[in-house]
Amino acid sequence: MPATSLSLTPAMLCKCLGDETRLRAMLLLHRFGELCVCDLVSALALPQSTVSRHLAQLRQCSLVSDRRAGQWVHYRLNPALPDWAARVLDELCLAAADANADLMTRAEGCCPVAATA
Amino acid sequence: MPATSLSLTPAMLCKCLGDETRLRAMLLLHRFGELCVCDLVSALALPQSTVSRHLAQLRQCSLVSDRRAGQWVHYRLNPALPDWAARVLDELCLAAADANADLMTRAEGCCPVAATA
DNA sequence: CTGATATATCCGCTTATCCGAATATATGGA
DNA sequence: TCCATATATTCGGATAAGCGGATATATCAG
Repeated sequence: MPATSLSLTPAMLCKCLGDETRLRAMLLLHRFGELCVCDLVSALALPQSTVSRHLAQLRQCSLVSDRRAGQWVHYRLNPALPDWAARVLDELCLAAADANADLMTRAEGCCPVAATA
Repeated sequence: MPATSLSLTPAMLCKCLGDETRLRAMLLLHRFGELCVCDLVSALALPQSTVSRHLAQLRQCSLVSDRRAGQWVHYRLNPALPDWAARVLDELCLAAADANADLMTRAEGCCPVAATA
């Protein structure tokens, strides 16, 4: 069984999104649907260990889900997110879109596109 | 002129709400509309200086507005909040309501109710 | 002016958090 | 098996953030 029980609270969500890197990662996943770690590394322009660490936190809060495809691990917003959380993310991502337009231009393309599970 | 220009970004909002005390304060204000500092102090069960410091941060992000009435300063959610931010707060407060039911029972009543400005 | 109450700010301290190089683990191919 | 690539985790150090007592400011009453 997974260690992450699906009990996401508003406080947990806010704390996770309180870090700008994690917020940006969520933005990217919201925009592109699914990205592998190397995509996120290049889009965020941060060391791999930093990105991976933040992804681990997002995983721990069950904000994202991961799927391994060969060497690559693809992340996406957790499809089992509570409705309220999904709505909050929608609002935030929409509002943040223009302020992060540059971020969106440098994602996707590092690894072979895999069919959705 | 006020030091706080009304340019609230999703990152700023998330960072503010990332602290649990500030999130709770916002919960209380969302629920009760307007509260003075002493109400918040008693509801949050924290030292006055702590509460005041957090309120200052919320003010700086223009998440709340304050109104002095004699000795008391009444805080409320900033009515000029961008729509997206108001919607995010609505979602969060609704979702957090039951988990913070106890919090809601110990607010209001410390200072004379003043007519809305 | 003096004292009481309410709130804001200051300050040193403690703790949480983030960082990124180094290292460990997992996978695929030769 | 050995190597290359992708990702995760560890670890020590730097920084930010929160804490709350003490103090400053503001308002009101006498």
